[in-house]
Amino acid sequence: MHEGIKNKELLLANISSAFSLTDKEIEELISLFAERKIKRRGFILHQGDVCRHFTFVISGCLKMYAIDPSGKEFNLEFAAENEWISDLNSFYAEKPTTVYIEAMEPSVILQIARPDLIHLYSNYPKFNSTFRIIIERKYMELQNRVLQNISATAEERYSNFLHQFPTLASRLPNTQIASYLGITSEFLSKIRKDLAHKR
Amino acid sequence: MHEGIKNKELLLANISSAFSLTDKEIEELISLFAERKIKRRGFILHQGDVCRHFTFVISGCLKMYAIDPSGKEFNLEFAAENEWISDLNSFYAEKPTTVYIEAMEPSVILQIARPDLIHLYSNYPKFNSTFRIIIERKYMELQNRVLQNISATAEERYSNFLHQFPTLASRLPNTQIASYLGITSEFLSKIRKDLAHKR
DNA sequence: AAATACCCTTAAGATATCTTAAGGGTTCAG
DNA sequence: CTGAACCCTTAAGATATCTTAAGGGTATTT
Repeated sequence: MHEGIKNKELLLANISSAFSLTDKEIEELISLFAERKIKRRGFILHQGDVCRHFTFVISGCLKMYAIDPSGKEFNLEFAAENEWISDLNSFYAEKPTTVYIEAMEPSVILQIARPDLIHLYSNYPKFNSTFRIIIERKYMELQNRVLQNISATAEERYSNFLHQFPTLASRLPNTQIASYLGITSEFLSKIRKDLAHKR
Repeated sequence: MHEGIKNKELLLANISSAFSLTDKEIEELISLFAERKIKRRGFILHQGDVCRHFTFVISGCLKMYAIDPSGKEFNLEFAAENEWISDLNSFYAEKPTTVYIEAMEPSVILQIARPDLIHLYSNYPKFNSTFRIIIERKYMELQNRVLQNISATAEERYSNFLHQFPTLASRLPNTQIASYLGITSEFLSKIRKDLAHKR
């Protein structure tokens, strides 16, 4: 399909930003990713399931979140176009996940299943580095977020979010951003008013 | 040296918990790690330096922290015996770090330099998975910590810390634990009193 | 096009957490 | 051995953040 090929080029561009790949590697990589369209509010991972895929977002936006005993949702991660998302713990250990991954917009994704990724790792060693680097980037992002959480006020965290994810900031409902920042949406509303007055 | 060999066995045990290694891999791995003793308050990484080593802790305990403009320290990570520590961002990008890594106790560590690790990656592909898994574990730990930070009260976070790191909890000054949890040491003191009364 | 669910804002009162200050205990360095 | 530095605790007042409640706007579904 014409569109399907274009989508896989996005994947290639993402992966080969750090590594150049041979034709054979490209062919194999592309053949192992399957495209899926997800409706708004559709789930690609549900608490209790085993996370069986590593997911790359072509378009749209997904969120990964946990639900506490009282039913509140806490957003752990957003993934929009050109980003990766997966519950690594469940994926590698093949054990039931404690989180949800849900589409916030109609989305198109590319997924690779665990056995196929392992096949890539063993037959094309370069992909070990590729995926190691993807995870390292996400690790640094998380570490930075932890630092924010323990050192910055809610207003500072929100300002940083606006700078770091300007596109997300204008696409997502503030309720979702509040959940990501660890504050209530009412308090975010107050922060936004305060910031507006500072101009 | 007798003790040096024993220390490298700890490293081997840590790495081969997920993978079995050949004699050749073991020999090469061991030859590339160098042992260092660090005094209490000694630094192995200072803001502005490039992080040139991946570090495994044999004994003692290190902390990684950032300092904000007002001079306050925020603990990002502790690493005691049998744990890994490094500023991945500085290490892989070879750019100056924004953090410090300092020994809180007299410590013995094993370090591998970046070129040697890259040599391992290219000549013994298995080590790609090995180190990918080390990072994945740390990633999940961070993700769990973010969830705590955005969803739990300070008292809950402290209780969790006690359960998750019982050894650290009794070894570290509470000021250091407070900084890790993102609260003041005075407030931690109050939390400890409240918890004691709940018994 | 109506009905429903979702979203944003405001504000008042409640709670969690910080700041400052002070005192006493313990460890470390000279 | 001794002063200095660090650590822990307590408490009072200040500030940040949450909870609840309510109203009006916007998007989604029927």
